[in-house]
Amino acid sequence: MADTPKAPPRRSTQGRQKIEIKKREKVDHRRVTFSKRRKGLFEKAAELCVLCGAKVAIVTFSEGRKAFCFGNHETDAMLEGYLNGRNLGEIEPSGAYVRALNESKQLYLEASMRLESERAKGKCPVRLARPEGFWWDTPMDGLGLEELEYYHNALERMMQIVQAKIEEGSNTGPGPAPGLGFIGTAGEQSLL
Amino acid sequence: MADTPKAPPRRSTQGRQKIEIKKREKVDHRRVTFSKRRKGLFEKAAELCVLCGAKVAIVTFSEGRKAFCFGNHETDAMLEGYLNGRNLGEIEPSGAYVRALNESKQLYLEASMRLESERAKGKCPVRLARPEGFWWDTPMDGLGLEELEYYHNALERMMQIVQAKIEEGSNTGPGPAPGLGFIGTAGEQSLL
DNA sequence: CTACCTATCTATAAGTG
DNA sequence: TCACTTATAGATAGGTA
Repeated sequence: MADTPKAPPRRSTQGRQKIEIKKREKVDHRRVTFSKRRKGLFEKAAELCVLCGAKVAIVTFSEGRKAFCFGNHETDAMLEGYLNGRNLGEIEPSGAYVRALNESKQLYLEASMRLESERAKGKCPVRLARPEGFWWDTPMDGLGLEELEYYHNALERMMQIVQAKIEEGSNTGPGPAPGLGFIGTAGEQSLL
Repeated sequence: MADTPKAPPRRSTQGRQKIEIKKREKVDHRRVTFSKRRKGLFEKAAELCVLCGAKVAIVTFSEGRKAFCFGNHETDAMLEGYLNGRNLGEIEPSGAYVRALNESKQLYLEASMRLESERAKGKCPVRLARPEGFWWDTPMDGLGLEELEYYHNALERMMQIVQAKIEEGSNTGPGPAPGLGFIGTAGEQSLL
């Protein structure tokens, strides 16, 4: 059918389009998609943590060599525990500080959602800043080799978890790992 | 409106329900949700990898202390590069083996989707087995030390292979990497 | 735990600022 | 780069097997 003589109801957008799951041709599209989907991925991960009491750690590297990490203190605590050769069978919440973290987690999400609905009504000029060390979502500039190394060390320790689990029950654990403060030190460099 | 005297169109389900993002009360729900959402998370991650040429690594620990990992060869290769203090500026695809991996990635996803649509039509009795070493999505049962060892060994072996490839540099050329089938060997242990 | 089904809920591709 | 909008594609809660 040809277009009608009447006003073509030119929609402001065509809405979400279906795309093939293959590398996006245009660099620009790749970047936008990475941005959006990384955000979505981290949010899903956050929900998974809260809904199921799970621990999740994610590291992504964009094509542009920027790294982003997701995790929470629980994860860090867990890693730290392994690192120090303790709590090898202790992934479950193991203390007051963990409980406290669970609470902030909950509070963060609640606040986040409250904020969102407020903003939807155009009432809230404020924006949620960095959730005070709860989620890490820290871009690491590819030029900062030290940070990358730091990151890599963190990941490597994660692999040690597997090793630790294997040795679990008969071993006090390997060396203490210095500086497990992990990523979020100064953070906040503007990337790209 | 009350139901009509006619046949109540008793819907088989109520469809997706909205849930609050807070820890699910019932253990059972937590487990089911973890299962479903972890799967969803990994799928999103896979799509992010393919669409944007990104590298993603995820580690999750369920409440029940089972760990699941997600990653791809590119990620590992990248990490391996850092590990050895080389390729520090070389996150970009750096050789034939990376290209080959990108291709298998693409092929896997295509096959996966093809399969899915076939299954949707009830025509395909086959099921995609372990994707032949591309994605690792291997649960590590805390009780199955052997499996843990197997997993760990596979990871280690894989890293060695990648390392070898990196060192080879210009050696064998674009041939299909011989050892790159890392995990998929026996795999498939029934978990839980 | 896994897979499937359905009805919904949610994420997101494009476009715009 | 991020934020907002719209229309639609995709994810998933609850239920069943």
